[in-house]
Amino acid sequence: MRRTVTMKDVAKAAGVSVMTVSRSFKADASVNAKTRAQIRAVAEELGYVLDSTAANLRSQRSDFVAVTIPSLNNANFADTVSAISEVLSQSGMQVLLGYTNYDIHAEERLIEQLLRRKPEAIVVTGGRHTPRGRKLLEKSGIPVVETWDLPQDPVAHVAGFSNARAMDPLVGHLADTGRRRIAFIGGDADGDTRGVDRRRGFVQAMEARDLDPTRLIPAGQPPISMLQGAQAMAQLLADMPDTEAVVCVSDLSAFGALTECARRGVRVPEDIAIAGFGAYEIAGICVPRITTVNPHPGLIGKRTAELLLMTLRGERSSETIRYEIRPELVIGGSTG
Amino acid sequence: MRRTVTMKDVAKAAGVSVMTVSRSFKADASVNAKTRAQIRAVAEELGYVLDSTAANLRSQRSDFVAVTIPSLNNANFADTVSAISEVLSQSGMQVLLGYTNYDIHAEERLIEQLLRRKPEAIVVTGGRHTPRGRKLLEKSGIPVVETWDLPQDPVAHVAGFSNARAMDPLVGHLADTGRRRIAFIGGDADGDTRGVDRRRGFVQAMEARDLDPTRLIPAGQPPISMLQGAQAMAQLLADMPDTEAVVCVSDLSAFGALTECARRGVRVPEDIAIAGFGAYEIAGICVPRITTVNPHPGLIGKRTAELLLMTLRGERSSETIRYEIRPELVIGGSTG
DNA sequence: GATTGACTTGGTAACGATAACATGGAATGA
DNA sequence: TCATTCCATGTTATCGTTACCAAGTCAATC
Repeated sequence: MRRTVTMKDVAKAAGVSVMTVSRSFKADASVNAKTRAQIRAVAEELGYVLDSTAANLRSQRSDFVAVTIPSLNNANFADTVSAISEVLSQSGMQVLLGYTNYDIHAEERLIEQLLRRKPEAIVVTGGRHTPRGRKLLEKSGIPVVETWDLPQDPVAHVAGFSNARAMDPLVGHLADTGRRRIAFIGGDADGDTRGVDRRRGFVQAMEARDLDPTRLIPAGQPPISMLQGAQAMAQLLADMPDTEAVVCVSDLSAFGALTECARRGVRVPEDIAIAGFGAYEIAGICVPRITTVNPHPGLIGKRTAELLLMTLRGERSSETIRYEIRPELVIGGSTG
Repeated sequence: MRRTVTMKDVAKAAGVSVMTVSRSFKADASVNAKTRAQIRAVAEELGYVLDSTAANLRSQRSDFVAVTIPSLNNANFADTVSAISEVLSQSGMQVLLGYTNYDIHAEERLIEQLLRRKPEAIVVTGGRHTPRGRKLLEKSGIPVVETWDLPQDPVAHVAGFSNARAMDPLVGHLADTGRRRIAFIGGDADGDTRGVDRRRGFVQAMEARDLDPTRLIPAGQPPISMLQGAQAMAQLLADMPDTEAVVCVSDLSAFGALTECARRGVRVPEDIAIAGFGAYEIAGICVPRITTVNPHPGLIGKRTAELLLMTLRGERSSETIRYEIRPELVIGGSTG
């Protein structure tokens, strides 16, 4: 096996010192333009690739931010990550992504693995962690941002929204359109803390209107799927056939519920209204469109990145900042 | 700002040498069990986290594999990545993920960034790269696997399937059920090379059956969306209303097309049959279920990981291995 | 013609860990 | 009892890069 090409090899080939090679790879370093071009050409020719492990070790900087999300395959988390990436890239910073499969123990391991790589900062989705996971974040010595949630006792900065309070306008809308027997599907899985919060918010919103908050149908473990929604809807129609509306923990389960209704000839919204959460693409295109709540995932990412840049520049690093994003009710034909 | 805790600090606090601390973090190293436990406790207390940049630099090993995918938010790529992660984790190896947004120039930059971190191997989705991207892969000196495709001229190992040939059974099925005027939606975007291949395969499959292969509707840039499918279907119904069946580049566009039909009162499959690609969850749950092709993304990931482990162990490193996965036709009500 | 300053380049040490080798002492066997 | 082995631990050098400091070149200025 051929040894990997190092700066030394490039320096020798170009007839300069390694230091000059190093400088020719840094945009703001002082090198003669011609020398730089020539060194770059030699490096390209040799197939040289900078070793960032060595660079990071020496400079004690890494130019990347670690981000954890529960699941790869989720349009909303993906939007948040994309927004973070986009804003950070303007400062030459990258994102190192890891996913937890909705498991805080996996999150703990992931946090440790990410911290080993010495990121400049770390972003975690959600505000619930293992004690050790939390301690790792606190002792990390780098800026921490929690997103997609508004934890009671945040580790540090926060850019998120209240999953519980987001339910109130939705229940309000259903109540205002005359529904009284309203059920909730999902939010029973330990790992899906945001789903649990939504169900709690649903119960509170129902109680606040003197409505019965006990029509709760479990939907199983995350990731939330359409199939879960269909099965839960089947159970709901069997157990509580007089239900007038159902709020689902996610648009995906809401769509599953909608298909179950279609298969059984149950009309939506005439026989039963269906609402979801997340403003996923499917909610806006299926027939009828599903009433949902848009948590503005891109905005969460943007605010998160702004917090990161602010703290990384050393501004206001002492105080803990909390950005609250306000979710938006989007009314579709499914509750019409 | 507090200086980060290093092994030296742990060693001093535990009253041992740094080497012993180092060993107490390696599972297979020879350290007294009691000493190890005590050092671990001290480290935990101090909030010490191993610096893997230093470890990787010294040991010239990194224990991770770089993987590029076109898009975060895609269930199929996510399944492939999950399968790779799962198999590799059994060997203590991790996955470092990056996404290209379906842009080979972004891919080139990503490949360079990933190689700088010195992965043990690299997996790329797709077989089309910029010349420089390809050269980076070739000169990387580490195992390379291309997935989700069967390139004419692969860089090294391959675990994928022929997007073009996958179209033949689908067109065959439509022809066998009596459809002759068959259209194709999508596959017109440069960045979506797999979509382009599918469209090419569609044309070939049509020509092989002496059917007119010119009903091609563009759907725009990736990522492929449901909305694109709906818009393309609207165009198709307007321009070629006598079309009997339509194959979509993805289940997502197929579902969009289905919703457009529902809105217009066009019956599926009676008035027009719809087929997709990818065996996404939605294809199996919507009404009617969409006929699709399952490329078995998990299997692609599994085979990829096996290739990686094989080459990393140094077996058969000289030859280039090509795993061909066989996509599977899944018939649903949308072509019934 | 000496002085100044801007620009460019080079030499040396160090980042934090581990590979390789060395060593001390306990355990084992004859 | 003494040689031998083995286990646990320590010492030294090094991975590839960049921070820091030093010095050389050249043109402009007085």
